[in-house]
Amino acid sequence: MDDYKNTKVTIYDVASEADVSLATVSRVLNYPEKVKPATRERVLEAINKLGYRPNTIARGLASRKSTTVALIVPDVSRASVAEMINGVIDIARKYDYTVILKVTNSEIEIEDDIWQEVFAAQVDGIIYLNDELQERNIKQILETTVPVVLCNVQEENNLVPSVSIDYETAFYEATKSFIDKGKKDILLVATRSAYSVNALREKGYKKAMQEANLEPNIIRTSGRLVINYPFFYDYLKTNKPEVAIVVRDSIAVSMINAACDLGIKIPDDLEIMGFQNTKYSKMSRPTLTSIDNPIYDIGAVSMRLLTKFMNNEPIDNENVILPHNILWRNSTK
Amino acid sequence: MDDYKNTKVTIYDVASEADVSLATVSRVLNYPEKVKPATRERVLEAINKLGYRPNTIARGLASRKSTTVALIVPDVSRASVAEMINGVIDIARKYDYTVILKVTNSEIEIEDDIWQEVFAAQVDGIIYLNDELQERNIKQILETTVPVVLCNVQEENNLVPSVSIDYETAFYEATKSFIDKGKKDILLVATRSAYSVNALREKGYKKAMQEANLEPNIIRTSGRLVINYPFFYDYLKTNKPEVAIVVRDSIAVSMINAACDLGIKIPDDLEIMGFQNTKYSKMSRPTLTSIDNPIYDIGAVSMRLLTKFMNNEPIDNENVILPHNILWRNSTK
DNA sequence: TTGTAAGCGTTATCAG
DNA sequence: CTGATAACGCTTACAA
Repeated sequence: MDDYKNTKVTIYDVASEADVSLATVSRVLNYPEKVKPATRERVLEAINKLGYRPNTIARGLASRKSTTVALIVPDVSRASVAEMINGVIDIARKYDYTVILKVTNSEIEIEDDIWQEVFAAQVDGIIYLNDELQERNIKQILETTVPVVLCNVQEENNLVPSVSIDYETAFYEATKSFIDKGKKDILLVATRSAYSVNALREKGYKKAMQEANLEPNIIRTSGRLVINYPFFYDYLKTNKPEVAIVVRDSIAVSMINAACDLGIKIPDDLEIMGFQNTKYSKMSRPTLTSIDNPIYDIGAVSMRLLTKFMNNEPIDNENVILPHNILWRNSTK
Repeated sequence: MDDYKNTKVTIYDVASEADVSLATVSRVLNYPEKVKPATRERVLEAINKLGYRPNTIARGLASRKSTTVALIVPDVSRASVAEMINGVIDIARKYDYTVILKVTNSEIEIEDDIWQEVFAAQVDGIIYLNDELQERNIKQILETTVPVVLCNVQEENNLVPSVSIDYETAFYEATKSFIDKGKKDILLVATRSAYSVNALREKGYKKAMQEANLEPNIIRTSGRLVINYPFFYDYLKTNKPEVAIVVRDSIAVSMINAACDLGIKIPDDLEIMGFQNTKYSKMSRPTLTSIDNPIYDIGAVSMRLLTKFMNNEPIDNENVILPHNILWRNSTK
């Protein structure tokens, strides 16, 4: 292939080079079986020779499909989010979709703008990755004609296609595993927002506690590192739970650090369990027990599901649940 | 604004609603000053009433500008990469650019494809974020007619616009700071690839060592967590450096953990310094001394620089150097 | 200040 | 199996 890379060659150039009409060139690109092998060869050669690449934009306009999906996330620097993005992008590449990345910074106005933008951009589908789904988001999504897949969240009534783990069961099981070991004073450390996934996590936790006639005890913290450490440091000065189940690994590590700095022995005085088995859990000392879930796969499967919607493939299950399991490490006994 | 959101309204609809020609509608969108306030008002109302949003694709085709940039990264799950992406995206939003995210997974064939794809997609600019820039990449970039900004890397001869810190000086200073404290056995822990940024880091380190008549000692490891820990565990069993300067925080944390598990006291027996001051450095125990650089800003400034190229604004400095400084924490004395 | 009309580079519907 | 030709929804001369 010669290096015509930067001199925009159009479908006309290819057509005249191959001595066919532009329609034929378009056909070999989109329906190769509809053109005679001999001419197909000729066209392919011309394409190769000229280094032709169809203009994605023109193609999008004419076909009314952009082969583009929007990936809407709250913040890419969260370890779990980043890993899911990797999953989404890998599969998107496999199916030849371009992905537009939009980050909301969890700000409502930005998010509203983003929804407008992605519609204007004619995206063929949307992956909404956000474990803090709110009422207004659901409404937004339900109004939409473009297919949307929720990634890492589940809408309570399964009104929207989604891929996630079974949060309620995961936290139920985690809590129960400590109860079965005879623990009574089990704390759930959640984040501020009491929406969707958080609600499910709390539900699972409470269920296990109530079944054992234990008093649920939930505290909420911010997701921010600089806030968490002092928060836990203060909290642990006066509170001595036996067990803490924490909704995010990074937050759990802050708690470990605060505890250690206070001379609280982990896991002897306090057992800590994190969630999502990110890099942090392996890097902390003691290593962090964590509820493992297939983060990369959650992203990947979301994107795969979305392709099915975009291509009108049959879909057997709109709400995919992926497996989870507890990885016991040194922050627990 | 009524909720016409999903019934595609075109510029024609607005035109007839406002009783003007489509050209006028287009003008109020692109050159509002060129249309009489009264009619402008009328058009704006119509736009509002119908909930019109110009079709980005059609606009792109007609104007031959996509207001889209490609952000090419090796892997989004690296903490520093993720933070830079945040920077890029925030500024892109500010200047109304859409960003397409492409990840190479550091695989050459994927990367080649990606370059083709982004040209076909008619992107207006490219941010290439990769601290392992190679010869072939530079060649690729130099051939390109679309503006490219290197993010977090510098091309040796400053042939390509870039935003980064002064790697050589940073590592020179870091090394020297230990030499000044009387240390002699100072190890540099680099990654495998000996390209660009790595070369600069090693250069700075070597310069400081040689000025002090000390023998440089460089080891190279992979970037992968599962590999690093055993690697360091083995290494530290037989080698006892006084100081280790490590090119990535996450790798430094693995080293800290291996050392601790071997009973090596940090910082008394071994001082460790990381690089980039990511979340890891605050979360590790002991906390990690690190060369701080403005990761978010590197992304943000890259994107800003790119907008200047795309809009033909005057550019005073094509190779922006951002400041760095050493944050001393508990992994050093 | 506004309207007319010619593209932009494809896809898709017809005939042939 | 192939070729004309009309969209696709907008921007942008050029005219009025």
